[in-house]
Amino acid sequence: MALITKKIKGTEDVLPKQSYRWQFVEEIMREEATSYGFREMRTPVFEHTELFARGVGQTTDVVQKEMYTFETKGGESVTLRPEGTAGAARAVLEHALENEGLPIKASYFVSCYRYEKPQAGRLREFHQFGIEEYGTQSPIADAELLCLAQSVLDRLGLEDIRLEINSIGCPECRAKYNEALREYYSQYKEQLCPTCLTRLEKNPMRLLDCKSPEDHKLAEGAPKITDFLCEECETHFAEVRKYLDAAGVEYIVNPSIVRGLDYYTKTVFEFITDSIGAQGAVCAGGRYDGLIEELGGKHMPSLGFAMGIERVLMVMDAQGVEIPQPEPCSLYIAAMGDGAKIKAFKLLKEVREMGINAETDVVGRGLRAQMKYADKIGALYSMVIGDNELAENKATVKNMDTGEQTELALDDSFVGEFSDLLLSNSENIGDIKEIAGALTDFLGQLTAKE
RNA sequence: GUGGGAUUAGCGUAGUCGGUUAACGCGUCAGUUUGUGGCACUGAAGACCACCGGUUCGAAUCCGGUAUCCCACCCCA
Repeated sequence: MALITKKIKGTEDVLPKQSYRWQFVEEIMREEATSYGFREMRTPVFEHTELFARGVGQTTDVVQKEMYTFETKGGESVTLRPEGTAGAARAVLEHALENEGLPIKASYFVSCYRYEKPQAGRLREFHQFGIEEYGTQSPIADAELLCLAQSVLDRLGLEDIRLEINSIGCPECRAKYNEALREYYSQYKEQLCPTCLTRLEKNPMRLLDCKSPEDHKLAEGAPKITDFLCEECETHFAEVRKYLDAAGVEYIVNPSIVRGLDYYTKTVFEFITDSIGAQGAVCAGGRYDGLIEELGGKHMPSLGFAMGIERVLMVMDAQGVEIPQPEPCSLYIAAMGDGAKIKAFKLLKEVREMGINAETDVVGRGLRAQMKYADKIGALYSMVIGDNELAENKATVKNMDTGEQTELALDDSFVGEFSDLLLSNSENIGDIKEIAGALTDFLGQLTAKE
């Protein structure tokens, strides 16, 4: 087949067969965010370029070489969002959400765009679930955020994910620390790898997580950020850990965790897995107390995280986490002849109105081929309607698993009868009874209280 | 941006000391006396062998370039 084009490099299609996996993780993320009091917000895919330049930071790789920036017909420079925080912060400021009370709590699902070379776990278009909280400087918020991320990952069934946290302090402590790092590494200039030499100039903290063995050794003797934190930052970090301990969230303090986006302050963290290759950060975030001011707002300490949906799905895949399959077609009606087709069409509408998944032939296949199709789509029941059924006004529905046939009248009673049949043979009947039982108990307790 | 590996039907693969109609499995579609799926059988459709150029009488096969995919660096979710 000579296609005129293929998908753009670094992008992925989610096909009909696959979409239930996305829906499953998105549902859990939404539920968990809701239970912590976050409500979803949606912002545009593109923004004025300066938003990202200011928000994410001029010096970052993301802004300097990875943005999809273009000029509109009106001559303004716009950029496809490379991350979710800047747009969220912009919207919060623009709509003065602080007037609705603090903190402002929002969650989002976004597609992001970065012009990078694709590899395992890294795409040019990728998707994130994110949490944003504005207007709190309390360490409790930091700890709560981590609890939320942790419980999302737990509920998704991911294993062997470690939480690494660090504090990179406020701008004041960080400046002092960078100075100390420059001083330390300057002694070893000859030993540093070429990229680290540029890091020494641009972003000394990056020196700490260099993968080259020699540099790694040097990092061990380097000054630690924790020794440079001011009293406030140090107390904050200690409090965060105290609350994490109280909640039983396990973590390791990793002083070499640095974030590549300029807006981070104090708490930074990454949830890391080893099961999907080199790009193992499945969720990352932290505090960005200066961001809102940077964008022209009042001082408003804030924090948040982003979780990579593709990466989460990769981990689930790698670890063989089972995702519940979508409901199959419950009733397939094979119809032959015009009269029967019309009858089937009417019946299907009623069946579907009861919330039952149902299908019929829409490509004009013969009976045998229709049955094959019913089998292929995993239909639970099939039913044949032809002239005979029409004349007698009844038909047999066939359990595709057991082959068992049941005769049902093709009148107003059909939908009711069929749904009873479906229910009685449902594998989930046990679950339904259990839920009904729990519900009864719960209602009982409620009435007892009154 | 820098490296390494790969590229043959929808999917997974075979085919290279260059030689007539490029093979197999799965899948798709149709049929096996026309009213019943899974199994089996029969048949069909489906590939300018990623693209462009070169070497050669002759290229899926050798050479060069490009693209895409995979993996790693950088960086990040």
